[in-house]
Amino acid sequence: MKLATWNVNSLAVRLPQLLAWLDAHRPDAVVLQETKLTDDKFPAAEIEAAGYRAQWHGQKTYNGVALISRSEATGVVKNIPGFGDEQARVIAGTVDGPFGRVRTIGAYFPNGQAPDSEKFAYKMRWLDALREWVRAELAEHPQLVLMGDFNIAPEDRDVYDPVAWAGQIHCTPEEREHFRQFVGLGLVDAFRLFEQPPKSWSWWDYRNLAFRKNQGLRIDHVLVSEALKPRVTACTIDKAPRKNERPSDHAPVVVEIA
DNA sequence: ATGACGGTGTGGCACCGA
Repeated sequence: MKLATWNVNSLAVRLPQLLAWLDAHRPDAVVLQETKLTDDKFPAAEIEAAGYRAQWHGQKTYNGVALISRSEATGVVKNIPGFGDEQARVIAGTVDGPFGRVRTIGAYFPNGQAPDSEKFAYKMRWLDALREWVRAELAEHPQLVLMGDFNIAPEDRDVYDPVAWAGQIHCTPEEREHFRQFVGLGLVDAFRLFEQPPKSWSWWDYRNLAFRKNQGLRIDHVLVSEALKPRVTACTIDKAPRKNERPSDHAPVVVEIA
């Protein structure tokens, strides 16, 4: 089965690209971040016409997440239970796979702005809450995938200029420690299960010709549970949509599980 | 180099993202 995560940076703008991508790749499920749509504006009809079911959790202007799947998702959860959050950042559901149902969690992690900011403190609280909820989800659903825009570059090799980015947002020791704690729950970074081209990024700034110069960060991730790890056959970043006219600044990350 | 680029909501720009 094929699963993917994609920060679309406005689903209103990127819907045609999403539909084309679904058509080309026929994934079993995709989680979206930064839909930037209130729930009444979600393009459910267009996505259903493409042969997919959808679950969504949106808000105005910022954030907004969705879970698109070929099978109907069950046990849908929006945001982190017990963590009061004004911001729509999490959607989870259970989807069909050839080896049983797979718990699929899509998340748009807070950016954090700067290490000394209130937004960074929120990011830390949010990460604590997500980790503890994912711990409980794993106990209930051994076949689990946590994917999304983590806004964390786990290691220096995930950063085009690690010297310039040292200690900066996405690269702080605190954020990287949080990433390791997710791994400590019994999850694995699917991308690093395989040999990958050096300088593999999932995000490139819109500015400074960053994509053309391949100056980016790997901040979008797919973490799979130990039960799924032996089944993972590939994990790739699809740079093709970043070459579209009016692209998202993020590329989809795709995992294949057999 | 604190700006660029792009999206949103607003209103002729400000804010935010990463």
